[in-house]
Amino acid sequence: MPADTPPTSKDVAAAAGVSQSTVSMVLSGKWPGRVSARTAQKVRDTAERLGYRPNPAARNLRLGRTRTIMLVVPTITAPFFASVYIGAARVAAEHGFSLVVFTWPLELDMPFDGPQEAIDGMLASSMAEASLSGMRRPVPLVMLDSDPDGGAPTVNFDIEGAMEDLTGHLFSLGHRRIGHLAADIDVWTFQCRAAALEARVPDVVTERAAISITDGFEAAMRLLSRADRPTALICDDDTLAVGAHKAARALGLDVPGDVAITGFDDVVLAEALEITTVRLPAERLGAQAMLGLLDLLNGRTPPRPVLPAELVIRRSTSPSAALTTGSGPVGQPG
Amino acid sequence: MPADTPPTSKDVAAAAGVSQSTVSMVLSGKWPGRVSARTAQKVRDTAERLGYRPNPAARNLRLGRTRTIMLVVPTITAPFFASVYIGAARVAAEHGFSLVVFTWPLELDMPFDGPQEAIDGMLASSMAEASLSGMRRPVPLVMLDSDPDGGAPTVNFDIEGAMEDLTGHLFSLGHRRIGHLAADIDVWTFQCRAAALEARVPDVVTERAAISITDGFEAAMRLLSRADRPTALICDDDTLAVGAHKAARALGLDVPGDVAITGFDDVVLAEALEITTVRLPAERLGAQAMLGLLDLLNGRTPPRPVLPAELVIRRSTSPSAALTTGSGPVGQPG
DNA sequence: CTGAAAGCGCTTACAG
DNA sequence: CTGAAAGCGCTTACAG
Repeated sequence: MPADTPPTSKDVAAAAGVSQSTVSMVLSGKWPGRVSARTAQKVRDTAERLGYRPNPAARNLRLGRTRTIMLVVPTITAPFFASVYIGAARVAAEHGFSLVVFTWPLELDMPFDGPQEAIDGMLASSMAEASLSGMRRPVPLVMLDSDPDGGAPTVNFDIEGAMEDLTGHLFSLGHRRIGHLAADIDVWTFQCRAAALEARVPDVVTERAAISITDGFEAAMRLLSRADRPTALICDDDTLAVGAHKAARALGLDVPGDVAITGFDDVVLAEALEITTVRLPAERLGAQAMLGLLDLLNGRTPPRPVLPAELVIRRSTSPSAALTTGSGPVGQPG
Repeated sequence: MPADTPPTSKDVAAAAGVSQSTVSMVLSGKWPGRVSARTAQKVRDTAERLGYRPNPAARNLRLGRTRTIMLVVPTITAPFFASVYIGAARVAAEHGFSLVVFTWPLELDMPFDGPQEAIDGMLASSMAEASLSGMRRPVPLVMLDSDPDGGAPTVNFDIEGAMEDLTGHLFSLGHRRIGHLAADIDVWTFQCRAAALEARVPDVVTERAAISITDGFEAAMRLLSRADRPTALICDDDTLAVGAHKAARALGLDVPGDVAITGFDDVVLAEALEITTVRLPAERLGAQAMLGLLDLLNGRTPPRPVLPAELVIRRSTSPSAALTTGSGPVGQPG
């Protein structure tokens, strides 16, 4: 065996004095009943001694599968998607799969023409299923935080229920003029927030912003400069809520005295600024989606879970600072 | 060609009426001078029509390389490492490589026994080179934000220079009693901060904390409860700085009036809370490291760049609120 | 209980 | 200018 090239199963076979097929049988764990225990032990020892690792490319070629799953997310820099990754990667690892991330629309600004690596399945979060074109063939797919009517199995949050809780909370504090600081992205998850909110607050006033602190700031400035200034801002995302928070301060408005502010996600930023938010369990989302994909790969029909989203009440909607002009019941336990 | 299996180069060859080798030549772009332009066009059209994509496993096996790089980071949920990934992935894509992330120590709590996928090279950030054991063979490696004396080429930040700027800034505001809120992780990047700080402030008082808001809060409480309370806290990381900020508020101390606070990284949290920090260009770090790895793969010796780290002065050390007891020059332009 | 052989889908000398 | 053939390192029928 040459020293500068990794050992192959052939090398192990030669060193152990057995055939290549025996090595393969033993190391894949399918040997009992077909190879003697003594031979098996000898093979394992030899493999260990030589530092043998099966060549993944050869195995993939032979088996026609890779035990690799691709996770497609709009961006990995957002903590939300990083958590989705963690959840999915954990479940994948528990089942001997590995997970690669593909960010798209990539900050690189390149078209998604399908994975260049060989994958057995795909998870895609918070995007339109139709945008995943260019696959060389249909790949088992689970969509996360996406339109449940898209064809692929989905894992979603109970946005309806969360919006019910959120508006109920604000109503109980006496809020009646509510503004919606909406994400300026045309995907299902945000359409869903808007629909659920408008169903409960028909006269909601809406401003749109790209998901960044500065854009959130400017859109919130517009909302808070209106003659009929909203007393509460429901933001589609914690980042927007931070921008709104800044805007309120810039206008000399007290939070929550003059204006209440809420977000979505519950990223660390919301915790740091004590912003009331709807906690979306991103890690669970990733884990559930991977479980569903494993179902799919095993020929089973995955469930389409809808994960509960918890309202986390913090200082930015503190009951103690509730509007005194409100007519609803005030101070119900959070 | 069966309908439910992806087309192979054999299928393309048959459909185009040429040999498999001609297909390969044409699609790899090595055909000029060896295949007629007309044949080449025919092959390309046929491949397009059939939706042919080369099988990566077969190509990898044949070529013995994968054009895949693995990035090893302690965690992907920290925005810093997400940015490192973005920078490295961009350069990788520009050179036809793909980048897979491996988080380690994984939240999964599993040992790093080398990548299960086949990789051509590795980037590892903010960890000890020695901890990367278990590789089946030496893999081309570039270390990021790590000990430059570890053997592998490195890409680092100018922590020394940053600490010079930072302490200079605090001195100029009149600060003399300085506390160090240090990350409780024994890796080079934090040892480096401590050494650089102690060289400039020999009587610095240090408390350690795990990198989280709550742990930072508690360690800061200890620092700020001392009889000789520091007038400035240098935190190893923005997250710790946020904890320190909370602690100051909890103790009724004004920031920066009673205590100045600084961080490292310049994540969005620092911007939102207006915390003075040392901006570490994470994306550039990732990009430079990937360029170095490409050098390595091409047999060249990569440079070992040291990236400048910029002091970003914000409200948490605002000159206008500088200590009035200070003896140094106050209010130098930021 | 063990081995010889086929074949996964590529790329690249080699032959013509 | 084009094709037939070898071989990358596996796994799995198949034969004994």
